[in-house]
Amino acid sequence: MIQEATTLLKENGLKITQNRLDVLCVFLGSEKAFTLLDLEKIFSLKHDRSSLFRSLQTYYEKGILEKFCNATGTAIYTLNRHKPDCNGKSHFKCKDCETVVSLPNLPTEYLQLLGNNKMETMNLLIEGTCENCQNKNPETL
Amino acid sequence: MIQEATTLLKENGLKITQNRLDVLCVFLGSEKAFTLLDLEKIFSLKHDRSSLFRSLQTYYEKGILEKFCNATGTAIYTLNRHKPDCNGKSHFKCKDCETVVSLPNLPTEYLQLLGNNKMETMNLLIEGTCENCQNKNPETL
DNA sequence: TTGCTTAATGCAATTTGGTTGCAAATATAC
DNA sequence: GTATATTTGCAACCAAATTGCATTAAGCAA
Ligand SMILES: [Mn+2]
Ligand SMILES: [Mn+2]
Ligand SMILES: [Zn+2]
Ligand SMILES: [Zn+2]
Repeated sequence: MIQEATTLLKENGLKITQNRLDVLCVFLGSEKAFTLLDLEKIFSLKHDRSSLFRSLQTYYEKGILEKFCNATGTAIYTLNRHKPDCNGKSHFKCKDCETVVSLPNLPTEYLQLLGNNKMETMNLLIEGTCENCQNKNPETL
Repeated sequence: MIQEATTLLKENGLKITQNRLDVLCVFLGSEKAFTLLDLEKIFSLKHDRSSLFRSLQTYYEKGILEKFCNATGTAIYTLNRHKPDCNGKSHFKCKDCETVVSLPNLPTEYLQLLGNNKMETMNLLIEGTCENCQNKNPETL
């Protein structure tokens, strides 16, 4: 996985640093979403918050990570798994296990409801409980 | 319009105060979205930020206003124009004039893509340029 | 391999948006 | 009008994001 991270960094013309490798491996090894605070906890001793922040920022700018806001307005990041033809960012995020799945484009019939309003960005976040977590917590909670 | 505001307050069992009337009238008189900061600017001398905040909060709890986050994670509010049967919050917001229009439910065929993942909340924000603003700024920008 | 140059990092400080405790002011019911 | 409960202003606080700057480290060239 560190190999994969190294390659990605090279492909994007980024210097290979411990911070960047560490951060990227978190994402490469998981389907989950992470906030800056999550990373701070993971790397509390090893890396400073500002450096983690700057790595997230860099990855976002390079399109390696996606960034969006949860219901409370906190930025959350996930590996960008969207197809290049994607017309925006659509995700389902499990409130329990934090797993994020990318969803396909909104149907064009729906977008036609915009009429002559021109779409530039679009962001859809559906939150709920994933199949796994529903089975884990049968009736409880 | 102050009449309309007064009625809304009464209907919701809220005391009629200058702050609440002022805030509500901002929304009743506009199709736009406003942040707390927007209101602070409008009422800089007349009302305190914390009171504006609490009014927004109250209106949101009563379902009079909608609250969602823009791309940068800042909370924005608009008059709630969604139908009661709405399965989530979908909006188009013009980046230029800030006008917000509510969009209908996502089509059920699309939601079926979630499979057994259970939706609890959903939030769609499409940003772009409204028809009006496109015509105002023909080729410029 | 060794320096040189530039970019990345750590640390501390700052900004921004959101939120709260509390005393004073105000709205409503009596 | 007065009593009571609510709302407000102010100041303080909090969380997340962001920045300036001196130090350190990565990559390249000698
Ligand atoms: Mn998290
Ligand atoms: Mn605004
Ligand atoms: Zn889950
Ligand atoms: Zn517009």
